[in-house]
Amino acid sequence: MFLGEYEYRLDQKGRVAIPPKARGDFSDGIVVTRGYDNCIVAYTTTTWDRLAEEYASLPGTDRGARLVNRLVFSSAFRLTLDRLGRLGLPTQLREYAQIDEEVVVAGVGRHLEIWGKELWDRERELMEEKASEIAQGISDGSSGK
Amino acid sequence: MFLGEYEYRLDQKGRVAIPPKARGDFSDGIVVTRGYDNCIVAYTTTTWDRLAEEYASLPGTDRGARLVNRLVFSSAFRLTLDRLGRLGLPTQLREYAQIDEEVVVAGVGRHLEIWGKELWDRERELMEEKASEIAQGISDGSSGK
DNA sequence: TAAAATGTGGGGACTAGTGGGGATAGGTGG
DNA sequence: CCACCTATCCCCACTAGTCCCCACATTTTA
Repeated sequence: MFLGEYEYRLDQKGRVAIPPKARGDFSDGIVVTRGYDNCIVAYTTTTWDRLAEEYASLPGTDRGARLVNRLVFSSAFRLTLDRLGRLGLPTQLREYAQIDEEVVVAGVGRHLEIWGKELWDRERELMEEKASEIAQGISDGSSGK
Repeated sequence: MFLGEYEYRLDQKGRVAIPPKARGDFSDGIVVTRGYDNCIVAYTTTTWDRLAEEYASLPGTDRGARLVNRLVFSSAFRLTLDRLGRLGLPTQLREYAQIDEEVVVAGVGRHLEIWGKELWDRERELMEEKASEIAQGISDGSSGK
């Protein structure tokens, strides 16, 4: 499970570090693609394969399904981390996420998200505004132990 | 079940002691995250896993669900206690809880809470003021849950 | 009172973050 | 078709922060 929030700096060659704890999960590759809300999403290869299967199984006769398929697969890149645990971001994705220099890498359970800092800060404000109403739907792990 | 209130001092390296009685529960890790009212919450790994499951099952197509997931998972850190039962607090959480040097660790049933002392004292005043009226809304354990 | 355990501080090894150099493959223009 | 340029990739180096270990002194417990 991916957790935590990490700030990094994109170097002059467009590379970003991946949090050390997460590197092991990407030892056999990493799949990055466009996520919702102008962020970049990174999956492990196994998670990606499962997702890809789901998408691919959508009916090709459906216009919406075709659109989703094109978007998902055409903007996905299967990459590897370099020996120091860094990832070279494809230009398309960097532009999509409006990443300049300051980068935030966030663990979101099943996947990682890569954000430009400005957008992340804005997103975090939204989170905090929503926090109270969000809270009401969630119990305190009270179902047992 | 976590009980009691303990005062500790954050050392120069940002570490805080965990009450000895609670250490056994965290032998296989501890998950700390942002709590309400500017405190830090610490869960056992099993309690956290149960919580995380609830969140992770929310639909990724819903904007609100995405906000929730980002807040919950990106604020959480899975850590371990060092051999002396101390915990290194991530900088983001320390700032969020406004922890300078004096720290209060409080047992709150299923989880621990970590507070900066100033905020804790203020919170305690509130507790005492509100205690009587709050109490009236709660029956004497007869309501289950 | 003696012994064990706990809170606090510090030192050293290691890892991680960042920057840069050189080789190579691909794309472009002549 | 060739030459040049560019972008990418792989390598290494330096610095700073982090983690782990140990030591001491005070407190708690038997």
